[in-house]
Amino acid sequence: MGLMGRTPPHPDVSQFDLQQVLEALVDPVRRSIVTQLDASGEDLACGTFDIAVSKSTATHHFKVLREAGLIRQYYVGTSRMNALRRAEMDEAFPGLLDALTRPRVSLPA
Amino acid sequence: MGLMGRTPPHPDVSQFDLQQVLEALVDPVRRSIVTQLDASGEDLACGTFDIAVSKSTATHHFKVLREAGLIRQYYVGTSRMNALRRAEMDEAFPGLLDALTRPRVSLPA
DNA sequence: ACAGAAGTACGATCGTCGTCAAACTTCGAT
DNA sequence: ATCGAAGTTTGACGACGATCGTACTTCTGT
Repeated sequence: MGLMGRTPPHPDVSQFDLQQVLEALVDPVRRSIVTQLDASGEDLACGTFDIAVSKSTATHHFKVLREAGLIRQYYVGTSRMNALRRAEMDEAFPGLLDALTRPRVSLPA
Repeated sequence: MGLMGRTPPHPDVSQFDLQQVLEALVDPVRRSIVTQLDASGEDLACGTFDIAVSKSTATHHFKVLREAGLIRQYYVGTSRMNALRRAEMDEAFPGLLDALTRPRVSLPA
């Protein structure tokens, strides 16, 4: 019954704020996290992401993403799982995640 | 034939960079400029925007937007006109400007 | 030619943010 | 019960960026 077992606070869709979401997504590391989540299609533990920062920095990034509403976090054992809140983001800001997770297409000549 | 008359450098669509575009759009003042341009549907002089910053700061913001490819700038007399590069942005990052300029819809109960 | 309007260029300041290391907590497995 | 794996917390540091005032440039109108 440790404190760690308690799920951290998550904002409701009605509280999503565009400014906050953009500030979360402007960082390349955080955008990479979102992209990896979107591509995998499943929930991922913090440690499984391919990001080149220390653990404490990673914790910080996940917190920013969670507080912006982009991910939902819950514990499984000692692992913290991360789920992309796709549907809710799409409801709040239609097309935004689509535009940001779509890989850049090479332009025709 | 003053130097001021020469148009400043504008990136080509093929050089648009998502990171740079996001860094440009994450600032509320700059996003407001883009929104006002999009809403008005016509080119606007720097001085006609409704932004609460000094002239020198405004110059800085327009420069960031131009270098990211979001606006095209040209002189008309002493006024610097700003045009939203809508089509080119849509080509490079489909749906992005749509998602950011669409006013937030109130959520149903 | 001169004054004013519209921006630009240049420093300087100041706050915020991404980063890390170190110490700590929690949980699972042995 | 102990150890290691997985994250968290805290504090510090460094870089970057938004802001401003001042001085400067360019063009327009008179």
